[in-house]
Amino acid sequence: MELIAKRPNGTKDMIPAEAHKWHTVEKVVSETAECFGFKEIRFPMFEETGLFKRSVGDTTDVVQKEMYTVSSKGDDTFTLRPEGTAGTVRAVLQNGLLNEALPLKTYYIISCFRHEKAQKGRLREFHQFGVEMFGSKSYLADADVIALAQSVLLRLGIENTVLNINSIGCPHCREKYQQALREYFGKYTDKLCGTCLSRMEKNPMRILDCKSEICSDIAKDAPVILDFLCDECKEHFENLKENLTERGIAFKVNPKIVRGLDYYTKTVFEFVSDSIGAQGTICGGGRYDGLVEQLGGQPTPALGFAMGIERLLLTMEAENCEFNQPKTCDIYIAAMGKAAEKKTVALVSALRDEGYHAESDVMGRGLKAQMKYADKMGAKFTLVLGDNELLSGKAKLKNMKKGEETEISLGDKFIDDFSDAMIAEMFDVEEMFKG
RNA sequence: GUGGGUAUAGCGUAGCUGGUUAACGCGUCAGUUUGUGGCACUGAAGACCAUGGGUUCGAAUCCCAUUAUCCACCCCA
Repeated sequence: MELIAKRPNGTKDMIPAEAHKWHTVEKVVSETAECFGFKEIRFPMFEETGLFKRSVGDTTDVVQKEMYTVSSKGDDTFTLRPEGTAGTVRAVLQNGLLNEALPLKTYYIISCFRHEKAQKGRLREFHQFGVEMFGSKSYLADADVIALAQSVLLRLGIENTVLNINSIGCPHCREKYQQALREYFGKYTDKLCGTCLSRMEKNPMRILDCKSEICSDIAKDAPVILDFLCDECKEHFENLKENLTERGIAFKVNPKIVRGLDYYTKTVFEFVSDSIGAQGTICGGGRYDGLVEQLGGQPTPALGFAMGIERLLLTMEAENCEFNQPKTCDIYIAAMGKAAEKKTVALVSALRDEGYHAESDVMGRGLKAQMKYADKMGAKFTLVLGDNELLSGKAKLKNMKKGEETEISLGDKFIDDFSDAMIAEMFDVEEMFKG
């Protein structure tokens, strides 16, 4: 078939047959966040381009080469959000939310856009579940946020992940560290790759992350940030580790993890899965104590994380996690003839008003084909209406799983009778699970 | 942006040492007599074999280009 348009590169359709998977994740994720006291926030899909430049960082890949920037009719340029933190902070400040009781705890489920080359677990339009907490500089906040992330993963049924944590210090210790890095890497200017050379001045920490053989070889013996932390940062990190241990949360200190977004300070962490290919980071986050002030607010410590929903789904599929099953049809009413058709429409309508999932034919099919359809839809009950039923005012309600039929009144008692049948059905399912 | 793999009906595949109407499974639809689904059987619809060039008497099959997609690098969720 020759289509006139195809799905853009790096995007995915969510088809009805997969909706229940997304619903499962969205439900678990938001319920867990609410258990921890986080409330949902929504904000625009696009923002002024400057917001991302200033928060995510001018030198980052995300800003330099991955943003979808569009110009509107005026002179302003807007950018499709590549992540959720910047928009959240902007919205929090613009609505004065930091003037209310602290900590402020928000969560979101959003789509994000980055112009990257697509591969497994990496899309141009992808979805994130993220949380942000404002107002606390305590390690307890870090531990709580990490505990939330872990709790979400466990409730989704994801068990095989590793939690990596690190501290990248505050601006004070970072400056000393970056100086040390420049001195160290300065000895190898003739060997480092081009991108790393350009990183030297602006952000030498990112050289540590370079996967080029030569650079990573040199980076092996580079100074480690943890040796340069100031007393406050060191204490914060030690307290966090202790608190995580007390909570029974296993972690690995990994001095190599350096988040690629400039706003992070002190704690950074990620949960990694090894079952979904190269893009195994399913959750990444950390503290960003300077960002609120940088965007024009009062100095306010803050932190958060984001999870890639597509990556969560990949992991859940890889680990054979269970999804909530979609709701199926409660009752299908098959009609034969014009008179029955009228009655059918009336009954279906009444059932729907009571909240039942009721269906009837819209294809002009014969009885047999209607029954086949009802079966395929997974209808729990069927009811056949013809002249006989209309005359007697009674019909046979068929339980499709068992094949049993019970008589049901088509009069005023219809809804009550059907409710009883549904309750019996539910009760029966429970019995089956017990057995 | 850089590599490598793959492109055949809605989905999954066969056919790929070139040769009549491109096959199979699943799915869809209809039927197997009279008012009842699941099973079985029968039949139907559905593919310009990704696109454009070439080689050849002849190309789904060989060659080149383009595009799409997948995996990996990079980066990140």
